[in-house]
Amino acid sequence: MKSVVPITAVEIKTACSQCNLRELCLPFGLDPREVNQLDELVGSRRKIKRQQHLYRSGDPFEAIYAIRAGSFKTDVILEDGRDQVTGFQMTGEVLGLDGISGEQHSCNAIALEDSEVCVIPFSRLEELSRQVESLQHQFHKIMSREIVRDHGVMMLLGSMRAEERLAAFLLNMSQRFTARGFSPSEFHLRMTRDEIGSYLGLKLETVSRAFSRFQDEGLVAVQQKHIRILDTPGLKRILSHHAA
Amino acid sequence: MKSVVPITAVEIKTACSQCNLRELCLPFGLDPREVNQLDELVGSRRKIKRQQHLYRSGDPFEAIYAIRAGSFKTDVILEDGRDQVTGFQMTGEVLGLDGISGEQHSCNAIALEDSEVCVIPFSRLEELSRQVESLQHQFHKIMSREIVRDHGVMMLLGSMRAEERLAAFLLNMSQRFTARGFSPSEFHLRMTRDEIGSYLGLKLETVSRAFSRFQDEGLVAVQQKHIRILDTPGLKRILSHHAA
DNA sequence: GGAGCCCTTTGATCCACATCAATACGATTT
DNA sequence: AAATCGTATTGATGTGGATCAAAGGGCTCC
Repeated sequence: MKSVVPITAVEIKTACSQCNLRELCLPFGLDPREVNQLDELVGSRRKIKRQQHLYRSGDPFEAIYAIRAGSFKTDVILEDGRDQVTGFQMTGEVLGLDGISGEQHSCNAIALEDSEVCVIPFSRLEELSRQVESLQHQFHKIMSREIVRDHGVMMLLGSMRAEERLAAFLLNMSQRFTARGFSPSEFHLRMTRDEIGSYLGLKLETVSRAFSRFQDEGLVAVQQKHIRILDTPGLKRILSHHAA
Repeated sequence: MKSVVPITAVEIKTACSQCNLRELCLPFGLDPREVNQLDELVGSRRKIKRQQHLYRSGDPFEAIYAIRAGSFKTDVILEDGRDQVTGFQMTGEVLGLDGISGEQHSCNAIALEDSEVCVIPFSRLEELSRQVESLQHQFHKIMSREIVRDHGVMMLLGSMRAEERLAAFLLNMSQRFTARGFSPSEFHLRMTRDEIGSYLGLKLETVSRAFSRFQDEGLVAVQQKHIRILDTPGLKRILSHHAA
């Protein structure tokens, strides 16, 4: 039985059961009672300032994180200094799954803007997901989705040309903003050209030139980080217009 | 002398509890009683001939597969015909995790040689892993390992040059053969130059040339698909020898 | 509100890998 | 043992994106 103990307003507002991201996040598919159980599990929240690390490669793995506000990038860094951005994460998405396998994180997670995450202690998540079938299943889906996403990135990096990569990136961003209730056609990128380039396996100059060419062709209006997509079918055409 | 209980020799030989791959596979970390429970779950086995599909993109997702013998590649194919090999899998490794998220497979799994897999019905795996903590945890580790592996491939595709990619590939293969009790320095590749190239984001000619250059430099002895690694530190040096 | 700095854009040149092409090799079939 | 076919090697040439370089914008932080 749960207590009658007074709960502060802040706690109520930040619980999964009250969170408007729950359709995108771990609670998806749970019934109200189950979401309440999840509420108890999500112990604390953490604010991360822009450019700060949520975790670093090598940090002991204890929790996964659900993004409540803001956005992140993850990257891997080689000894020789080369780095590769492995993903950009938005609200409702889960960070830290890389850490499960080796009991320590294997990449860095860095806030692209001032952000806030829900801390989900992993051993407790495993415990609860042994009891709550729908939670277990949703968690497995989230991990699997990450694998599928990664395969898409491999396809992009392994067999697309620069403009195709950028078109795919923009369409993906658009789709994710849409899922969060924002405009599909107008958004603000939180990452730099250099970070986009790293993610897409291109140099920042190449990214910039591709943006300019898209602009010249009337596909998008680019003003620094502010993007307006003017011709979604046109962007899709770039993706499929490949002479195999 | 065989058991008094009438169990066929085939069944005994193919159960997890008797399988010499169990340290590499799903049973890792389970105690004997728990492995027996897993035995019951792994209902059937399936033989797949060389070049045949274990599953195709779009197939309904019902099970994951543990490789008992042989090897596979997975690939994704775009509408325009371009394809990308997303991985090569060896004995003890698990296939099909991509299917969980969308309830259907999102890539193709094709046998590189005559192979055999254990069929693990997914809903029963979820059920059992709700009861067996160590199984749950091992399964999560396997999924996470796949994510980490994918990040490594992204690094490779996004920021390495051709020879670095091939060196990384060879070292990875060597390490995986070693883990299976084979020679670290001498092995037989089951995939073609074209498949290696697709995986590494290179054309087959580039792969072939890189092999030749490694041979000229005395790093490996290449005879078609038979590889002998002569200078492992040398290969590692190629990987780190990058002027950042 | 101004100084400084980071980020972005654009141009000129270079180079690693792709592409095109021909030959050689090896396994399988007959 | 010859014929066939998929696979691999090697050479010549082309090109997309990297690199080098410079200038222009727009934040951020005093």
